[in-house]
Amino acid sequence: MRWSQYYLFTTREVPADAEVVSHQLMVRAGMIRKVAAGIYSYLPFGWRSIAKLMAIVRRELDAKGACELVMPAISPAELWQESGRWSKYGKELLRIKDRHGRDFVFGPTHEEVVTDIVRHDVKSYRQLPFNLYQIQTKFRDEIRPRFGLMRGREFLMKDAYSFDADDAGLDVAYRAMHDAYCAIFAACGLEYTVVEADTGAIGGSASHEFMVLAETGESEVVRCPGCGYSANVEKASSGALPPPERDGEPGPMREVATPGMTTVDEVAEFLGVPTAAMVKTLIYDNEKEEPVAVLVRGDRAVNEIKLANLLDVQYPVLASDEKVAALTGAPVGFAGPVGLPPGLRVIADESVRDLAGFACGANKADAHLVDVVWGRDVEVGEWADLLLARGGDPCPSDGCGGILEPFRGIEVGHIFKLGDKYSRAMGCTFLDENGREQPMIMGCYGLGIGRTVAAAIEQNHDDDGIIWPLPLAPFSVLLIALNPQEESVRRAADELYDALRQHGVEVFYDDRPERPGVKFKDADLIGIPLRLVVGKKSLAEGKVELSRRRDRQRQPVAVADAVERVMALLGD
RNA sequence: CGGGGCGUAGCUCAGCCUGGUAGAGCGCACGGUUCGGGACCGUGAGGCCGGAGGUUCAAAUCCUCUCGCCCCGACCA
Repeated sequence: MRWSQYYLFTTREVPADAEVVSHQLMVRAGMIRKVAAGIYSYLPFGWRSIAKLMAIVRRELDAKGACELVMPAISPAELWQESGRWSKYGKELLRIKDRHGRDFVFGPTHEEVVTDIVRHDVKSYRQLPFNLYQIQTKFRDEIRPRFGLMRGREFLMKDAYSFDADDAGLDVAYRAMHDAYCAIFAACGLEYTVVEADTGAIGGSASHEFMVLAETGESEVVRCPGCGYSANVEKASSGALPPPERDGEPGPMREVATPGMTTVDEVAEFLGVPTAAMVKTLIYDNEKEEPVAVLVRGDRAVNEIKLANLLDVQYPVLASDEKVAALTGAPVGFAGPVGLPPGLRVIADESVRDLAGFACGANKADAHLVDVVWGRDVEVGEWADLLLARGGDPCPSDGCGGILEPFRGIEVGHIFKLGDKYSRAMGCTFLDENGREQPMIMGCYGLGIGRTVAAAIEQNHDDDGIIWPLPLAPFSVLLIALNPQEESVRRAADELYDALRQHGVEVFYDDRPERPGVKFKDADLIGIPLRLVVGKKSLAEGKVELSRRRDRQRQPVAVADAVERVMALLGD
């Protein structure tokens, strides 16, 4: 491809709305253009990279026997009502009406549609198993789209769905997709890790995320260097937290005046105890209006996703000031486990179990209790893991003894064991060998296409621009005619261009009448792995210059040997 | 959803406080000199100052309302 004929326009200015480096570089390198918040056009240069990734994805999924299809982006509300997600998915689900006023959704994922297809076709265990996948534009109406392709509202996703007769079959399918993902991310030259994850709105039993390690990642992950346990903090557990040391045995429970002190920090400082020796009592409400009191150690936070899963609700939220006052009899800031109304469900996180003689609110304005002891002063009927894990916590694995380390990652893939959640709700069943009707056992497997390309840039760039890993590079070789107005340069470059193409090399030919400085800067910015420069001076000695974007090692090469040398480097 | 910021030339921004002829750099066009790391000189094109109301003799500038974009928060008892 000749640059002079190609649609690629780079820019020197950093776009004002681009926060992270991958977004900045994708805009500057003419790969994407924003159309609206979280909605982008893929320009030709960017699309080539996307296409490269899609080809890798297809290759690896096909190798596992998965079958590609394409489902509509728009699907009718009925399917979503059938699965229950019409009411459960929330505001991220973009709902639209057609001219007749009928409800549709712009699909954020396709469990309903694929299940609908399969239930029409498949009736017998003899037809199972199989795996259907597509690469398609999705829409999720994110609260806050950001970081370019990293968190768009409209985005390209590969989604696959496996159908099996039983759990054992699902395990095999799940493993196959896990392995395919590893192959895909490895082929992209990405440094990634697999972590345990929450299943979120998709639902199901088990789930893993594929994380590309990056400072700018939006996901927080903890990992144990000892046993390798790793999990998204949305899901992660911690081992038992060591309780803070205290002097002597707690005395009898007593009330202390704490005028105007509504935060743990204020009270802890006033009492002269560590925040870890306090119990925080949070009143959570939810869409069912069934408030609960959650007890967590004073220095820690509640994992609201764990809470939502435990309560089987969608939106746990801190209760309004009025509700807190009505339930605890005190203004916000003075709630505690002692003396809560009997009708209020109280759930204690494991982090407070080992506290002896802790401090907490007195359910009374301007007062806290100290030296509270479980069993003696107050009983808790319900214990659960509701802790938001963080780096420095003990590893939850039995007998491991390691300390969790925190890191950040970009979630590029997410695989789920769905089980029969959708097949049961939607009547996607088959007859087993005994003639009994059974719901199919499903898995689903998502992979963010644009996000993976963005992640690759996030991991592969320098101050001057992108450094494409070869498998994702829009082109393999950038051929630069440094002084195309020189007849000899132009002719030599043209010949190299033809020769490289004849050898099947994807070559991008900078034949523009630009100054050398501009061409070099652009070359660095767009980051094509191999650079072949034809310049007047070296050509006079029968040489061209070959270099790699990554290490910038330049080497003069005889014109006659250039193609061969390029082929050799591409083969590495 | 809450808080904050920003909408002025294709891009990055100044001008607004203190109302009075619309600006810079980059980019673009033309001419000349340059030509291996984003050249230089000259000439030029390009803007309903996001939109709608209002105040005023006069509004990019002050007021109100809207729309768009961006950032932060939604970790709290």
